[in-house]
Amino acid sequence: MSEKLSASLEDYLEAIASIAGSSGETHAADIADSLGVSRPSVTVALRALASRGMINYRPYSTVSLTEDGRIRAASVLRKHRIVSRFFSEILGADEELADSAACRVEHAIGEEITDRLVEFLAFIDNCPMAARGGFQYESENRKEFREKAADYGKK
Amino acid sequence: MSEKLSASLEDYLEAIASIAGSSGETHAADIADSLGVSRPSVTVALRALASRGMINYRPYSTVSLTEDGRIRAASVLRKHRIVSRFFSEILGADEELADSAACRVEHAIGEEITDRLVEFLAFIDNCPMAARGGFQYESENRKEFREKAADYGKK
DNA sequence: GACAAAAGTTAGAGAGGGCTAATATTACAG
DNA sequence: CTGTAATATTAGCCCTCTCTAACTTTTGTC
Repeated sequence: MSEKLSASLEDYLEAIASIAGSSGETHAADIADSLGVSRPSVTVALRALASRGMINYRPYSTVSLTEDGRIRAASVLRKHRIVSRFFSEILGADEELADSAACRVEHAIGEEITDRLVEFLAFIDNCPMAARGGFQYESENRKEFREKAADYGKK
Repeated sequence: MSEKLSASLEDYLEAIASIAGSSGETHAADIADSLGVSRPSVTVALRALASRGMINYRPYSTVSLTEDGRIRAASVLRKHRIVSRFFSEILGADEELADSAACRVEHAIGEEITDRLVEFLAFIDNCPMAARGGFQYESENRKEFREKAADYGKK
């Protein structure tokens, strides 16, 4: 269905979408800065993305997403947001940790798992016991659950 | 703290641990079969794992995990189990899908996220509304949550 | 104990992703 | 309208991971 893209290329696509924002145009240098990568690496990635129909690209020119590129970037960004949110809001992880883990997990899960996670997040917001404060903040509970957790084979 | 291993090398370690089981010894051919990879690829990987102190390895001989290797393999296997379980039991994904996604996610999350997920799983087992049947099977609820889910920006 | 079959390794190549240094292009200031 | 600074690309190298084909070592059977 949708083109196969490596995690690396998805990261580039994601960066392009984030930078482009409303203007729609991106400079290679911004992509390099945003990803902490050298400019030559960006050039190579742009060629790869262009060959897969994800971006409009011509040498020495600005970059913009194609319709396919927009769709794919939106998919990756959505996965990122959902997963990061799950890690921080539900599991109670530090935002920075949640975000960095989401950066990797976003390439590892498909649409179905993401859809289900979205539904679960909506559900949990309505679950009086499980919502924030339920799991995260009631230390009495947490101690109890930490004991139960042994079943799952900690380290 | 623990050696940096690529996702690929973690997969090899995981396979070795799974195959070795109690006997502790593994043959390269079994690793190749288990991972669906060629034998030469296994040789290369074994050298890399040996150089990182994860396995005991000498050419033309069987392979076993070192203490470090056992620890690391257990960590990866634990992440796999937890994540797969979350995907299938909580999110309600098909076991096969859950497992294949877990194969990738296991390399993308650290110990802290995993610990928190373990606790959450234990917690959810005790949450009358959220436990199985709560989220997965009550279609009335699901419809409602699916509507709420729009907030999270579906596709 | 020799000799095939099985198991493992080496050799060589290619894809993918990254880097620095050098080169080319574009853009803007004078 | 020309030249320099900023930007982008090419060239060449490295590393990881994979493969097939060819070679070596081990194993086990007669």
